[in-house]
Amino acid sequence: MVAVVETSPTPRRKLSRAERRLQLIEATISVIAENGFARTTLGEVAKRAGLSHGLANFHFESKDKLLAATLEHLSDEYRANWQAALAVAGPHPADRIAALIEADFTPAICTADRLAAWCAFWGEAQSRPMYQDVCGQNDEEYQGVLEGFCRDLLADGGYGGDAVRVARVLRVTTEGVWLDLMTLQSPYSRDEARATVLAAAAAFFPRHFGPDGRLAGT
Amino acid sequence: MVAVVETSPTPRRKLSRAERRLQLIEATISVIAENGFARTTLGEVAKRAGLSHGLANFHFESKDKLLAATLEHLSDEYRANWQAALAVAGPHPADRIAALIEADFTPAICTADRLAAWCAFWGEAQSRPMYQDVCGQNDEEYQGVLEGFCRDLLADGGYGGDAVRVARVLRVTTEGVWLDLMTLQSPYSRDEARATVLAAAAAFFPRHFGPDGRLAGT
Amino acid sequence: MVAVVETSPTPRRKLSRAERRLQLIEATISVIAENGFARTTLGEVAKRAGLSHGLANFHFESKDKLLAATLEHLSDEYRANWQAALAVAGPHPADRIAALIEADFTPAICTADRLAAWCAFWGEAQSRPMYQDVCGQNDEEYQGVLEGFCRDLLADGGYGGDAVRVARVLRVTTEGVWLDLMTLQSPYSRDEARATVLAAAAAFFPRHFGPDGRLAGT
Amino acid sequence: MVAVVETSPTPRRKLSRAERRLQLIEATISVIAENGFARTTLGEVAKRAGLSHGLANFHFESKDKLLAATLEHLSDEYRANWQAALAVAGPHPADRIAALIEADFTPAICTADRLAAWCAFWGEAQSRPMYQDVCGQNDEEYQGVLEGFCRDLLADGGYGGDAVRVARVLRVTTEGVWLDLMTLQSPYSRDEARATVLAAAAAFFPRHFGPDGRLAGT
DNA sequence: GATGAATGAGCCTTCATTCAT
DNA sequence: GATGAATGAAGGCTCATTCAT
Repeated sequence: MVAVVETSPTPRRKLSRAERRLQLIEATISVIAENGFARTTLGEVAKRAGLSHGLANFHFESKDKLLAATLEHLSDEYRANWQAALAVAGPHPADRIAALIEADFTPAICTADRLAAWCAFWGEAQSRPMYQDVCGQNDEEYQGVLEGFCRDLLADGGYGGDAVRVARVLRVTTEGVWLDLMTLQSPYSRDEARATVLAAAAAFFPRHFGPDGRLAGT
Repeated sequence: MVAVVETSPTPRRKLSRAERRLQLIEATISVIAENGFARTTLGEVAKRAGLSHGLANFHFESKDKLLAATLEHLSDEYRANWQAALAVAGPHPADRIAALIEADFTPAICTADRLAAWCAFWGEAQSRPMYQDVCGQNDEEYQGVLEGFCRDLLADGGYGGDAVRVARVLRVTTEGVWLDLMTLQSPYSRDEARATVLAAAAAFFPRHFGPDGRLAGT
Repeated sequence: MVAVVETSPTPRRKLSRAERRLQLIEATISVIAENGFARTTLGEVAKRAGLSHGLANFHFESKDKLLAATLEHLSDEYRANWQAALAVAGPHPADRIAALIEADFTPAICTADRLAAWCAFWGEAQSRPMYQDVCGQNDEEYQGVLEGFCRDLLADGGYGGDAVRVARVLRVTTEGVWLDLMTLQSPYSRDEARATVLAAAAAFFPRHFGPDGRLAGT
Repeated sequence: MVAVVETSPTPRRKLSRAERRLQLIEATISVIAENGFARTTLGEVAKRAGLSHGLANFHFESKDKLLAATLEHLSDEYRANWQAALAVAGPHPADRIAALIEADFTPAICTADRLAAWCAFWGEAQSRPMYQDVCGQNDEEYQGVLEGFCRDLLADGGYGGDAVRVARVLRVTTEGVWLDLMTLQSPYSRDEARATVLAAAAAFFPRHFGPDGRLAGT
């Protein structure tokens, strides 16, 4: 997507700050996905973006700031995606839960590069405050919203059970299948991944979710 | 544990290869947990093991080999743990599933250090063949065993549903709550983590699992 | 002083070349004084001058040229200062020597910034031809003038001795107390510094200089 | 002096920590003298020592620490030199002052390299606390000792005057002629430099110092 | 076996300089 | 004139690896 810019005949072309930053962030995601966090270097990022390495430090002040900006980009993108999905979803809690699950497997979000980058950031989250600083609030917001829908649906006709745990299972199952897609030798398809999360939803909400997703007519 | 060795009457006693290797592996887990994968250095590992700088390369041929050995240690330990749990579990599929879940939260396995190390390895799994080489078989075996129990239990009186997906939900939910324990700012307790996995089991197998775990009398 | 320029009704008024150069030179003195020679960068100079990054290279061709111009400015300023002092001093050699000493401690010349910059240039003088190229002639002229006065005064009634060495002691004593003001943890005052040089003069010329400076009535 | 070590056929030869540190410090003095402070790099230091650049960071933790150690070496060496000179000097204050002056021009101390290094450190002293931290105490001790001798001598038969200022003139004159030796295009000889300081001593203590130094028979 | 000095590749970062706008 | 994006050389530092002792 950014390559269009780079195919211009003048390499020394100047772009706006925002464009260059985005270009470098996308390159960072790509390098993290391919090389892993530990072997992501500014040089590789710059090379992949077709830029000089000095530019990364010009637009971001340091490697850490670039990584934080990349994670922030991913987090904001993820949040915008599920919020957009909710905006067009039906009002019924089951519709909204279905929309959230579906959103997690949108092709634009559920890319091999982005999944790999997410996993890499998770792997480093333990030892760096960065992850919490950047994603903590968004993650909590997502969990809270999902909990609300689960609570409504459990009240409607669920088996009882704790909305917090139900929402947590749904959320971490999504993360878990993402991890599978990254770590398994022969991973299953994205459709199968979504079907797995929907199977969990169907177990908790059998009156609203069937094996193929949201049941109509409720 | 290392101090014991060092305070032994013969201060510079030559430890056996196996002992030294284990000592270094434990130190590696500790350093990965604290510093993350990207900032795990041989020097830090050696220092934490109370050994000299060059010794890590003496006992393992390279840093990569040390990391692989560490992962292998974790994987073998994990496998031995759930197999031991199965050995003393009852014959009913629900008992065996309960034993597998319980095993994942054994204090000896579900340590902060070990969880952090697992997450770090997952984060690098994408870009290094190491993870698959070392853990692939064990992971598949676990999934296969769990699938078998789920298939039996679904046949007994479950709601139908795909045993593969059910087993997968249970497995990735465990991984997911482990990730939560590592990445959340204020993580919940290990008991709550286990309860979350049991809530998933109860959703799939309501006749055999209640909110507090395995239902007696079946 | 620069702020005046910037707050002028026409904010982006084009300053003349000379004004911009002077603005950059003053900023350079300030940065050298604060950061030392080794950590004086064009970026810092430009920032302190309130100008854009690339402007220093526009007005001066290179960093070296800027530094040379800064040193030249200091040297010319110093020379103009003692020559102005001589212009209003009495005709007696003792008066002229007293005027030279006094000139070295004029508040306008003997500033913390300027002293620090001089010391920094001296420290680099050894390894760069710049210092000699810029200051050599002025320094020799000063030494020659001072030598002449000393020769006259020694002939008048001194203890004999070599005028060259006497003049040299007076000159390097000034430099030395300047260095003290820069390097001592709790430096003495500028008045004490001047009194120290006058003490040297009094030692060589006891009939013309007392502990408080030039003796009247000769 | 260290070159002897380097001419050994085995370059990978191991030396004790102290020897290597000294070797690197001597190389640092040499590079500072030749290139100036601003262009002294670890690479150049290592090259001059015939070692790899990584070794400098191994023995000293950083460039700053290496520079501080170098300054400390110079300062200790200087102090040891004048203290050794006092140890063999006569008891008369004039003898002791003469010994201090003479010590400052000992061939082993008054080397071109060492003088240049001193000047470079002075030039940076203003902007780094290092100089004060390392040399402050030694400098004060020297000044104090010299002041004591001057006080005694002034009491004996000097012209009156302030011992503090007299001692200061003698000390800074030495520093000043050192600076001259570094900064003048055609510097005078070391003998002329010493004679200049002795001329100052003769001015303050005409009964004890003549144009050629300490007068016998007092 | 064990130690730690030594090496050198590679990384992040700074910065003088260039140049399109 | 003026700005600031862009480049690339160079420096400090880390660290895996080797190896003499």
